[in-house]
Amino acid sequence: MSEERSLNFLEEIVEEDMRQGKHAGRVLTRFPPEPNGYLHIGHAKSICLNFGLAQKYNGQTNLRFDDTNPTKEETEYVDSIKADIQWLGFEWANELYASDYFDIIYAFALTLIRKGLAYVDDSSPEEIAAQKGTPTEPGIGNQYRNRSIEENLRLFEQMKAGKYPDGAKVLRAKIDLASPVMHMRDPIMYRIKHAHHHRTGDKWCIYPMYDFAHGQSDAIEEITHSVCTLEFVPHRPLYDWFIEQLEIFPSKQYEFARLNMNYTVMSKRKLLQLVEQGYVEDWDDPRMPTISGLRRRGYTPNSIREFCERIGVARRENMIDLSLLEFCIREDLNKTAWRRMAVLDPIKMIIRNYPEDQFEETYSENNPEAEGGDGGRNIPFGRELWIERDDFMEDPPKKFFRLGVGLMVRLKSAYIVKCEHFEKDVDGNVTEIHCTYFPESRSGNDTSGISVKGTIHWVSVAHAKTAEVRLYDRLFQVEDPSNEHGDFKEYLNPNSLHIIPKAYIEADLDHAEMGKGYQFMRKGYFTLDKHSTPDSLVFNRTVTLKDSWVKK
RNA sequence: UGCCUGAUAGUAUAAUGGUAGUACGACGGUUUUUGGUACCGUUUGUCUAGGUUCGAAUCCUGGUCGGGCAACCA
Repeated sequence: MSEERSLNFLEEIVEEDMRQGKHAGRVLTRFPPEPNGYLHIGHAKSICLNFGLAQKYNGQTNLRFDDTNPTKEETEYVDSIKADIQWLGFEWANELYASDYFDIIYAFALTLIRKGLAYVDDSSPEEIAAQKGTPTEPGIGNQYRNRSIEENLRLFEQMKAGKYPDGAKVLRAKIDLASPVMHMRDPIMYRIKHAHHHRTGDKWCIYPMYDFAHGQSDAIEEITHSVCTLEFVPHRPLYDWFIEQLEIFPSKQYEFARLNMNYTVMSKRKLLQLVEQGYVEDWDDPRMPTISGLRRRGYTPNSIREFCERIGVARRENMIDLSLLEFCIREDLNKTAWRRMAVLDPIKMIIRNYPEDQFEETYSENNPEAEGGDGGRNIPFGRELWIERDDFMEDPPKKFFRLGVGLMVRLKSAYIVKCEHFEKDVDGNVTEIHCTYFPESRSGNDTSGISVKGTIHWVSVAHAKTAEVRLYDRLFQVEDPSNEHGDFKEYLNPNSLHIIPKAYIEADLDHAEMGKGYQFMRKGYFTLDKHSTPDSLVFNRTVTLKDSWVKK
């Protein structure tokens, strides 16, 4: 039953390692976010990859916060990251922090200094940049490069002791200023930052750089496969160099292409701008590609995991169609979401031959896709109904299977009606549609012999509840906003949010549960917004239904 | 013009020297009390030029095009 699926390149690496008996077949990965923002769908790819890879080979995954830059990191982000990973359905083996290793990493630095492989440099950032050269010209050394081991030891200890202000000195690896690889030109290992750290408080005033923290943390945890995105490829020689010189656990770094998706942006920097400058409500605005935004929008963990599975893993740059994400959530919700009726843009229908004060109940199953319909509910029906404005046309075209004078449709789970007449106001807007119904066409025991092409949804005027409904569209008008001229924010879609203050919904939706998806028949999938209250319901549209009817 | 990377339908992703396949999209059809779902079908592809080979998407050489690298960010 298990279809033979081909391995992605990382699975092949792991299997090859196992074949060779590396690490005795042990697999330990890690997911290493910096707690400086909220996780987005691109992180979901990395999470599914790291946790999935370990799971597949009976290994484990550590959650490690890469918190080496105290000025950008906050506990709020730590909490949201943990919540998002758990929501996605993954469990980490250990919750760890790079900052937990500051003492060890400091000792590592001393080791390198003693080996003559690191030195304290008093140059300014500008001087260091200038001395680094360019990709085509080699860099040059300075007088600090030849300091004695003793002097370096003393100065570095004084850096740690807080003797110098920010920027006065750095600790650099002594490698090769002429290396064709820019990252090997004596990279900075430690900088001075008199800043409060979200975990270590004021204990430290020097902090290791990424390159002297990440691989070291991997080694300390004995990570077997350190998987990251392609932009870290140039760092790999350095990653290996530090590990080799330090003679610590030989973790290996592997890189894959990060997720890009059209009609959105995926960098924390840009997402932060949208939040801070008020273009969206917050990190969890349902238009955001963040995990929390998708969750609020109504995406399920299952759909996101499925999406990550389908996009695959490779080293080639990619741009994934938003339509694939939408396919995944529709596929999931179609199987599970209860169907309900809701009229978003109402117009009144009057059934002339249905008695004025008469009502009846009609039964409808919750989900035709599920076994036994997943139960059902009764829906009140009467003479006056709300129907969707665009289910009626004054001059219907040839294949319009809805209402127009003389046309017939079935009211879902109820009767077939025929449109006899309509009324307009002075501005020419249609205000009422008058129909007659066929009593013998009742859903379930239709003996009318009439067959109609269209079925429309409706809500009884006398019983309808109301709700605010928020419709979302793509955040940007162009496929790749970051690649356009000028500021990416110029390409925001002005119609990404459309609020319907008062939609008429089936009374049963009173019992809608937070976190559950509902299909508003023929309209899409919806879910309760976090700001919804029993007295004033608010629904977010997760995604529309696929619509293959093209208007001419 | 230094170093590192990559190139297979519109978008992704397989084929590991032996029939270029799958998914999403698009288009068309069947079924349907959701113009949904399901099912069926159609469409379009190995960047280029040479070479090795009985045989190349795959190996070799040269080109072309794309991405990345010069933060006291990660």
